[in-house]
Parts: sequence; C-alpha cells; structure tokens
Amino acid sequence: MQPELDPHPLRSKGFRLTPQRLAILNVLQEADCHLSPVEIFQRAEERLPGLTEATVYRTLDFLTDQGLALVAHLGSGHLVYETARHEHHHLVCRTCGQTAQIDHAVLETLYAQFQSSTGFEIDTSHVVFFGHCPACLKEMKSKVESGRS
Amino acid sequence: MQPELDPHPLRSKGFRLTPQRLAILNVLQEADCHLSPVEIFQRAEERLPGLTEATVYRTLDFLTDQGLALVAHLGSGHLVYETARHEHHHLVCRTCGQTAQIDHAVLETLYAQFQSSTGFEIDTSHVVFFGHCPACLKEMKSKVESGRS
DNA sequence: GTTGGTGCAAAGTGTTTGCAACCTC
DNA sequence: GAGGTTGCAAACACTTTGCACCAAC
Repeated sequence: MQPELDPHPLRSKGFRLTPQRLAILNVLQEADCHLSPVEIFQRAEERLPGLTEATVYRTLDFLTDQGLALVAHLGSGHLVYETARHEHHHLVCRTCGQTAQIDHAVLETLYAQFQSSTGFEIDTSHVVFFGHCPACLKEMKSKVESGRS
Repeated sequence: MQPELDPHPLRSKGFRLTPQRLAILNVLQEADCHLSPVEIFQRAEERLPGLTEATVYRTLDFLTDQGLALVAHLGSGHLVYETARHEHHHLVCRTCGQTAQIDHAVLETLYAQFQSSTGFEIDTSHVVFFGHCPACLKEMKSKVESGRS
C-alpha cells in the first residue's frame, strides 16, 4: 500500500521535496486563512531560519502552479495566498478590511448563470467580493443621517 | 440658475477644479473600461503635457475617495481604475487575462442572500470574478483529454 | 492673498532575477 | 553524480512622500 500512501503530491509529480517547500506548505495549512507573502515569509522563517523572501515568492508561485496553493486579490492591490484545501470564498470590507467567508453552495447557481451567459467558467476554488461590513455600514449610515435635514 | 448648473461635483464639495483632475476624469470617462495607473498617466499626459505620475496616483486616490472613480483588483495584484458612471462587473480569465462584463441584474438576488447571511452589503458598484474564458477552458480540457487513457 | 494642488526628485515597498553553491533524488 | 532549488544580492517596477512653486478660488 505504500505507493498510494505517499503524502506529498510534489514527489509523485517529479518535483523535489525541500524543507523550504514543506515549511511554506505547513504555514499555509496551519494558518487556514489567507496570508500575504511577507506573513508567510515571517512564519516560515521561524521554522526554517535562513529562508529568504526570494524563495518564498518562488515557492508560492510554484505551489500555485501545482495547485497546492491558491492566490487571490483581497485588497490594496496585493496578492494573498492560502492552502488549496478548503472550498470557501471571501467577502472583504472596503472600509476596514475585515473579511467574512461565504458558503460555497450559495454561489453554485450563480456560476451556472455566468457560464451560460458568458461562456466563462468561474474559478470555483476562490471568489472574492468587496463590500462593506455591518459595522462600517452602520457608521456610514449615521453619517448620512446627520448630514440631512 | 447658475448655482444648480454647476457641472463639477468637486467644486460644490469645496475642492479645486484643476486641469489635471479634469484630464484624468476625462480619460476615465472616455475609456469606459478599467485602466491601470500607467495607462491613465499615458493618456492624460497626451492631453496635458507635463503631467507627472505622482499626480496621477494622488488624483486617482482623490477621485476614488470622492466617489468619482472606482478601483478594482483585476489580476496580477495591481490596481485598475474606472469611471464611477456605469454599473457593471468584471469576469477575468486567470489564464489569459481576458475580461468579460457581467450584467448587474444577475447579481441582485445574490446580494440579497449575502446581506442576510453575513450582514455585509456587497459593493454594488463593482464586483470582480475570476475564472477561465471559453478559449482557455477548451485548451485546458484538451490537455486533460490527451493526458488520460 | 490664501491655501490647496502640482512638479520634481528621491526614497520606499514589494517582487523578480542571475548565478554559484547546495541538497534531493 | 546530476540537475533541480536555494541563498545572496542586485535590479526592477510600482507607488508614495517632502518640499518649493504655482494656480484656483
């Protein structure tokens, strides 16, 4: 049964299993949320002193190519990465940056609609919405109130 | 009747109406699509020689704050801007970068669902989806075909 | 005339790259 | 041992900032 037990898809694809790649994968899996390259570097460097940022960038790129990591644009124009393990989506507050997760099921119907109207197939593994969180909404509305009459 | 005819919301808010701001606003409105800061700089600089990139960045930021421009993350981790005039959304191909527009109506139902489940109010002015365009999809599928059996 | 806005140039940030040494296979 | 990976350091692209001058009000 050994061959099927191989825990590292990288090996089976012919890539080398380096401490750097393992450290970064572990960071992503343990964080279980989106992290910026710098955050990933900091956490991985704790486990693997001597790790460099260049390697983090290269590895994140590599892991994304191999389907082991997902990349998204959560705001501020920069990229964030997360493990490819779980199927969920993000809702980001434009005002405070707070994020909420969206259940995958909610989007399924919508995907079908998009696909039939545009031919595009939505990347089911990760979608990001921008909006305003309840707290910021409240604040914005109170400003409007005080503004009129 | 003059006061009510003022065509520039900036003036009425107490901001100055400079050639730079007008040029950049015009570029956004005429492009009628998303542009990167560099593209905006290039186009605006044709109309207003001497314009600098620093001013473009400052102005885009300013216009976004004032609600006259919208900012979005369309891929590659960088920001793009567009006029706040029209209500549409983007679908970006992760493979080739091609974009499609999505009708606003399609999303309205979804927004309601999100709002009730998370309390977030989706930014109705701009949403971006990532996926794969028909052409790239076809290519990806043919690769899978050739890969198996 | 005031004060906000711009140009200029420099610095800052995040990311990529070339190359020799290294380590996984 | 061979070749894929990494560390190092430099280069790179994009964006922001300080300050003096200018122009819109």
